[in-house]
Amino acid sequence: MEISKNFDSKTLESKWYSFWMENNYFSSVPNNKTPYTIVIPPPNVTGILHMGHMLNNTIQDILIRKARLQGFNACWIPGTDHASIATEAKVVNKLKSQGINKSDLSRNEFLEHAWSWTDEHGGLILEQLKILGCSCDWDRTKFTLDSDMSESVIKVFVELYNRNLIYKGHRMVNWDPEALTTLSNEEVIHEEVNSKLYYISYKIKDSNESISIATTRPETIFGDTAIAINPNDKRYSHLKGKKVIIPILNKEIPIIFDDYVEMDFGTGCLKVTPAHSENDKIIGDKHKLEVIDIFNDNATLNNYGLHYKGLDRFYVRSRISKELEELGALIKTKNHLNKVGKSERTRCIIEPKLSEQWFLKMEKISKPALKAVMDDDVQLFPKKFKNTYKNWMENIRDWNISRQLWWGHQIPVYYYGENKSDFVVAESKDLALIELIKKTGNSNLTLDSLVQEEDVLDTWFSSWIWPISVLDGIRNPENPDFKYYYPTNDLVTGPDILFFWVARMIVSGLEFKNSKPFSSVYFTGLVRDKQGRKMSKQLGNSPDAVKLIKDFGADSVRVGLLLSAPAGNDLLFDESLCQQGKNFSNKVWNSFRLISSWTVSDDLSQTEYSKAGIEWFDQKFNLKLIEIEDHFDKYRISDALMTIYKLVWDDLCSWYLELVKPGFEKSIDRKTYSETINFFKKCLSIMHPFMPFITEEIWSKIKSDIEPPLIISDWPKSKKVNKSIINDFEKLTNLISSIRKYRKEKSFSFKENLILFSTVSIDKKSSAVLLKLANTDVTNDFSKKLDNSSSFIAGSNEFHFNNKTDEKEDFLKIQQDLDYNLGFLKSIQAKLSNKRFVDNAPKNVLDNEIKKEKDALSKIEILKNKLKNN
RNA sequence: GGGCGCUUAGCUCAGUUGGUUCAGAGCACUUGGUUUACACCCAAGGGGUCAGGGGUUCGAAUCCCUUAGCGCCCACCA
Repeated sequence: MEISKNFDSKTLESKWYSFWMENNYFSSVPNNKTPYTIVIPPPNVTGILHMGHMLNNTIQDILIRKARLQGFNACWIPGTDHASIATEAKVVNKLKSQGINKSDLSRNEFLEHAWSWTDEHGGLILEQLKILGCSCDWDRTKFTLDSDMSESVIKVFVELYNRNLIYKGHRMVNWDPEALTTLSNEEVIHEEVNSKLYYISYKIKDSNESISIATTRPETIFGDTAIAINPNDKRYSHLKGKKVIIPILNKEIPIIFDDYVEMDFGTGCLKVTPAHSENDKIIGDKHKLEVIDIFNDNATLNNYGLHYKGLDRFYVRSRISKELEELGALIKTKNHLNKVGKSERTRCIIEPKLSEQWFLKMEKISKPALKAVMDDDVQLFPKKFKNTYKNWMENIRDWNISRQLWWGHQIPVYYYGENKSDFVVAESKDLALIELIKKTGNSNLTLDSLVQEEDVLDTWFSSWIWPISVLDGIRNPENPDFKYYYPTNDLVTGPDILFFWVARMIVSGLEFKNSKPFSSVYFTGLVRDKQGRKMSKQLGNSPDAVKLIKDFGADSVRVGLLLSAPAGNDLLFDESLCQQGKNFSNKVWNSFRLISSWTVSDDLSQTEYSKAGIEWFDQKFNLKLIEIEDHFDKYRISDALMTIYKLVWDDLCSWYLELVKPGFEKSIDRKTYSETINFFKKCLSIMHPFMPFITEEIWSKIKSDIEPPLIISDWPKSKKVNKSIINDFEKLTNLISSIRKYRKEKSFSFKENLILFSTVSIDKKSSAVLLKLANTDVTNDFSKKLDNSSSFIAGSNEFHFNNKTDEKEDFLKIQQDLDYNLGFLKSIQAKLSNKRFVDNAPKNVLDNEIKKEKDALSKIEILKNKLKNN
C-alpha cells in the first residue's frame, strides 16, 4: 500500500467532513439510548470565527464526539444570535457609508436593510465551524429571530407580565448616546480614567460668602437643583436655610443637608443634579427637588444649556471651565482618578439618564437558581466561579430588558390611549385587540387603535431561554425532542458571559420548566496573545482562524489550542502551539506508515520481546485510559489531551513500536501484528475527539470491512490494571536508558557484551527486551539478583550507575531514620484514630494507611535492633 | 471600598485529606545522531530556597499569620 509521506489535511479534511455529513452521523433523533446534549453558545450571526470561538467549539466538539463514541445519543444543537446592538450598529454604519441616516428610514425600511445584511453575512461563522470539524446536528440550526424562536420569546414576555414580574418603570438607566439605547448594568464596563476635579464656587445669596463644590462634570451645573452638605459638618452649619446662586445661569438653588455627603471628599459640598446621577436622584427624591434633564439623546445639551445648546457634553466641559474661570468662579482644578462607565459595544461613555423602561423583577425568580448552583445541582468548572455567581445572585437587581433599537424582538405591548397605563400585553396584535375589548368593553375598537411599543427586547432576553426554545419547549412543552434532550448536559462558554447569559439561563430553566437547563458549565479562559494581551482588532494580534486551519490543518490547530488551555485559565496563544499540534499529527501519521509497511508472516512465531511489549502496553493503555477518564470527569480537557499525547508518542511510538518492529525484512508474526493494530485502533479512538480527521483517515485504512467509521465506533472500556507488569517493564526501560547513556559515555560498541545485574528479575522476556532495545545481551548465568543495587559489568570493568548501595550505617543515621519513622508512625496512628478520617477516607486510602503503619512498625523494629547492635 | 484567585524550571502550567509516584509535565535549551516510519525525528542531558518573612508539626509547595507583586469580578464618593 502506497502511503503519502504526510497527512494531506486540505483534501482529506473536506473529504471526511462531507462523508460524515452525507451519512448523517451528526444527526440525532430521540431513541432508547441515553441522550448527551450540548447547545452551542450562539455566536453573533454576522460574526466571523475568532480564536475564542475556536477554543470554545473545539471543546464542545471533543465532548460531543467522545459521548458519541461512548454510545450516547449525542446531539449538539448549533445556531446564531441576532445580537441587537452589535448588528444594528454594523447596519447603521453601512448605511451611513452609503449616505443614508437611520433616522431617515422607517422601521420597516431599516429592518429590510438589516435582514439583507444578515442574509449576506449571516451564517458564515457556522460554515467556519464546519472547517474546524465541529459535529453539530446542522438540521437543528436555529437563529434567535426565526419565527418559532421569536414566538417563544414573546410568549415568555407575556407570561412573565401576567405573573406580575415585568413592569414599566421611570428609572435611572445607562444610556449609550452613540447607539441611542439603554443598556443593562452588565453591558456597562467601568474603566479608570484620569480626569479632573473642578472646584467651583457658588455665591451665597444675600451674603458676601460663597462656598465651593468639587465636581468632575462641570457641564451639569445647568441641571443643579441643590447643594448638599453633611448635617454633621460644623464648617457649614451656619448655612442652614440659605440659598446659593449657580454661576453662569444665576439661578437660586437651596442648600440641603443629607448624610449621604462625605465630609472628607472634595470640599464636603456636593452639587445635586438629579437628572444625571443615580445618587443625586435619590437625594433629590428625598428632598423633593426638581429634576432637570439638560441633555438630548445624543448627549448634546438641550435648551437648558443656554448658549451651549446643541454642543457635545465633553466640548461643553472644556468650554464651561474657561467661562467659569473668566467669571472667577473656578477656584482650581485637580487631577483625579475616576471610574467611568462605558458601553460594552460602542465604547461610548455612558450617560445616566432617566427614562421609561421595561424591567424584569429578578429577586424572587433568581432564588432557585442560586440554590441550584450552591447545591451543585448545576456544577461550575472551575469551582471558583461559584463564589462569583453567588455574589451576583445575592445582590441581583431588576433587569432592564428594553432597548431603543429596531433589530430584535419588538416588545409585545400595545398602547391605546394617552395615559401611561393605557396598554395591553399580548402575543400578537390580534390578541391584543381582544384583550383591549375585554378590558374596555368597547367592541367597536379596531386594530388601528393599537400602537405597539417601539422598543425591542434585550438580546439576552431571547438567549436566556435558548436551551428550551431550540427544542421548542416554550411553545410546545410536550414536544418529544424537548422531553428527550432537556435538560442538556454540558455548557461550554467564556466566563465573561456568566451573568449575561449563564446565570439567566439557569433562572429561566427553573422558572419555566422547573428544571435546570444543563448539569455542568465549563468556563474556558480568554485567548490572549503570547505577551498576555487580549486579542483585539486594534492591536491586530488576533490570528486569522481560517488561515491557521489552512496552514496547519484543523486537527493540528485543535490540538495546539487545547495543549495549553487549562480550565478557566487564560490561554496565551502562539502559532508555535499549532506547530506542536502538527508535529503530533505527523508523528501519528508516521506511526501508521510504519505499521503499514509490515508484511504479516504466518511462518514467524512471536518473539519474547513482543510478548513482553504487548503484555505491558495492554496494561499501560488501561492505566492511562483511567487517568484520561478522570481528567474528563473533572473537565480537565487539556490534561486529558496531554495524557493521550504522551501515551501515543512515548509509550506507543518510542517504546512499544520500537520494541515490536521488525528489522530489514519487515515481516512480522500475525499475533503481534494483530495486537499492534488493536492497540493502534484503541489509540485512534481516544485521539479521535481531539483530532477527528487524521484519525478517521487512518482508521479507514486499517479497519476491517465490517467495522463502522471511527466517528461512530466505540470508546475503549477501561479494565482493572495489573500494576506489577507496568512496574517491571518500566524498571527495564529505566535500565535501558541508563545503558544507553552509559554506552554513549564510554563509547561501547554493539559487540561489547554487557552483563547485567539488577533488581529487575531477568527472565527470558526481559532479557529479550534488553537485547532488542539496548543491544545488550544478558547472560542468565549472571542474573543473580543483587539486593538493592543496580550495576552492570562491561568486559572486566564494573560500573555503578545507581548509588543506592548501602553505605556503612553509622549510629547517627540510624537514629535519624528511627526518628523519622517514629514520627511517621505517630502521624499515621493519629490519622487512624481520627474518627473523621476513618469514616470519610476512601477504602484504598485507608488500606494504604494501614499498610503504611505496618511497614513503619516493622522498620522501627529493625532500626531498633540495629541501634542495639551498634 | 468589598469579594475571589494567583506567585513552583527560561515559558505555560500540574501537584488531589500535610509523609517514597514530591519537587513534576509539555515546550524551549544543551550535547550526540544522515542509509532501515518520522529532522514535523531519535537518544541522552542541564535546569527550581516551590514570591519574601514568621508560625503550627516529628515532617510544609501543601495548613495558619504577615509582607510584596499580579489578575479577575462586584460596587455610579461627587
